Amino acid sequence: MSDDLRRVTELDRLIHEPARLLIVSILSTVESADFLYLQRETELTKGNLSAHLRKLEDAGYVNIQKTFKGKLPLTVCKLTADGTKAVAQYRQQMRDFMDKTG
Amino acid sequence: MSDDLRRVTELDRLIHEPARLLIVSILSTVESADFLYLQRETELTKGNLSAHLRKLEDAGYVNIQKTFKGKLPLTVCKLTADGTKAVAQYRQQMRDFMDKTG
DNA sequence: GTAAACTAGTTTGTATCGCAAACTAGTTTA
DNA sequence: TAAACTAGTTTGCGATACAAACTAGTTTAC
Repeated sequence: MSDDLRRVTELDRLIHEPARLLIVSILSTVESADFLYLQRETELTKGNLSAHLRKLEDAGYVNIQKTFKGKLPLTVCKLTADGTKAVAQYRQQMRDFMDKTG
Repeated sequence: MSDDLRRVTELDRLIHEPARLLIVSILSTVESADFLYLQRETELTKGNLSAHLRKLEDAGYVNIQKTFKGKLPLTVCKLTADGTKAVAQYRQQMRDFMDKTG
């Protein structure tokens, strides 16, 4: 009966987490974003943001380049093709669920 | 800039959890549901379902009545008014987020 | 010239969570 | 009377999210 609804449990947990859903959503609107930009936009603490970015990187959803801006370190993040795909799929599944539950 | 998007982090975590989102979604389509019915529909293990129901009950989202069907115990669950409201709000916030992120 | 404050993060500690396996307690069937 | 079933709860464990503390270097103020 609830075969369709049950699919909600198959949502990609990596993206489902609100903080990360926010991060990848921001990343899908820009070419790339540095750490502090993301921190300002998300209002996450540095530790929290750093941990979430690492998870997204480990999953292959986000590419992280550490460079320098003058003499200060600069961390540039951008969504990978896999990441973009994962976000699209998440959105599709969530929309499907919402539609089915009225 | 992302003031709107950032709201995604304010989603009710109790409902955001996929297993519980499924449970409350099923409960919103029926007057009430017993434990085994929910277990069949969700395909959650008993332990898992029991734990989630307790959380929903603790939050005041679900009312749980323990009675008997003949001589066998019977646990009947139904969404409270608060629960119904929380689900509606969650859906609204999630829809808003989806709309804003294209 | 050195102390304070800032940039740009990472590591660590902790409390909570989700999950399945094991367990409880009684009932029905073979 | 033993096996299997109903109806759950408790326990144990690994993973998670989060903030505080820490690292390492840079710029500013006095």
